[in-house]
Amino acid sequence: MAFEEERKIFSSFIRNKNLRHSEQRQQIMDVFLKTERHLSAEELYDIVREKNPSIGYATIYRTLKLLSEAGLCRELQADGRITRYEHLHNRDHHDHLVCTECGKMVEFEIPEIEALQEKIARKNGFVLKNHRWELYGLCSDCTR
Amino acid sequence: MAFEEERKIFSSFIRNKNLRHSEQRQQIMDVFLKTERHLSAEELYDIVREKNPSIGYATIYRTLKLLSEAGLCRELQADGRITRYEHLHNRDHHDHLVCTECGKMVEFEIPEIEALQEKIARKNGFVLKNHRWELYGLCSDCTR
DNA sequence: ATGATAATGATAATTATTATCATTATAAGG
DNA sequence: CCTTATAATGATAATAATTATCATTATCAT
Repeated sequence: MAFEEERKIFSSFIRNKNLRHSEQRQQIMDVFLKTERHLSAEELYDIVREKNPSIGYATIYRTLKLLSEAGLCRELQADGRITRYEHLHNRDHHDHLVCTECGKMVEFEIPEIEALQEKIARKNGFVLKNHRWELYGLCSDCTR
Repeated sequence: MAFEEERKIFSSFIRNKNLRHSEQRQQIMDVFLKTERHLSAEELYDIVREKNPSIGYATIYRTLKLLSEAGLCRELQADGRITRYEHLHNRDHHDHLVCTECGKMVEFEIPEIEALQEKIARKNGFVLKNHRWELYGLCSDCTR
């Protein structure tokens, strides 16, 4: 099944918080890790229920929250209302370029930006925890 | 009452779209422009209703949408669920540093970032239209 | 002044997410 | 292996922000 490392991280996270293991969480986590694109809670729910039709929405949301806390996933507020989730472990930090017409999403990395952000935060007396940098525009398909 | 320039921009925007002037929209716009902080739709609704208690929520949302289209206001998705709006006209472009504990928000400007963003977009075949750059952390009051 | 239609306000509908709670499952200790 | 405390689940109600609907009113070009 792979994802051994992620499983270990999640297991020790669960143990540290005095929580318990569950089959449903494992299934949700497996689907989440296996799927490379950014998923909404609803999409994840649909895919997971193909394997296990008895899983409910609440468990999807609860598990996504735990995965986020464990550092295995990141919430994205791409368009507006709906939250999407992406893998975080074993990935260099990256940001997003989104087409406002077709929704196409490109990831990019600018390593220097990290230091700049730290500097801005520090100058204002903040301890940086997180950030969001999203560029919106029209992709090549949508400009012609 | 000032804000002559903004009024002019909005008037010609309305005219160009073959829409009509309305007293309510003018009141909402005046309050919006007069208030310096980032407002949510609810906050704007409350303030506007002190002057005109008959204005409804729908008109607030409709007017904010028009102001955005006219380039006079920008939508911010600061925390998560709730949208806030800020002035856009006659302001240098700026981004936000937000305290995840108390909600305090600091604006900052990094002029060089604009060119970098353009470059990233162009390299990926995108025409840049907009962006969002938000840093999250703990402010000095919330770290001690 | 009039007529076409844009704008309004009250409220229902929608959408994403969270809370509630009775039932079930987990795992530590005897 | 059995018991037991309690975490986890799933169904569903609740919430919260925003949008749609629609009858009534207001605007403005003629």
